[in-house]
Amino acid sequence: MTTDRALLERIWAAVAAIPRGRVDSYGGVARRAGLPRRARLVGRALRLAPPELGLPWHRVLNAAGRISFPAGSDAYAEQRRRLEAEGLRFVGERVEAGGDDPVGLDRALWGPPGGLP
DNA sequence: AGGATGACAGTGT
DNA sequence: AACACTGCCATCC
Repeated sequence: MTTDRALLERIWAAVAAIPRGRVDSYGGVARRAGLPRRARLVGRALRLAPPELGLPWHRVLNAAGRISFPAGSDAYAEQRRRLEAEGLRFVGERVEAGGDDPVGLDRALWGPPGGLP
């Protein structure tokens, strides 16, 4: 079964909802899209996302709060550049979103699981 | 056909 | 903190 378009669109919407200057994890996006445990699908969705959508794809990091491209790759550099342009700072390879919580968002913004607008 | 892979995560040790 | 193992599932080889 080729990936259901509706699922991709829900993921794209969840990504589009990440506010400027904030970040979220693949797992977090998946949960907010109503697809717990489908982090991998988020990666696929981003890979398949049409550029015309203008998604803030750079705001999606892995669970460790780090960019999921090989450090040194063009993609890595581009993502990091965009994040820094939004005021985010890096500590080594890890982005720091102010406070302890590297990947701040999640609950603070969307509340407990199941809460899709 | 079947194993490996991948823009990942969660739990256990 | 680091590694191992499992869940996930369309694609790739």
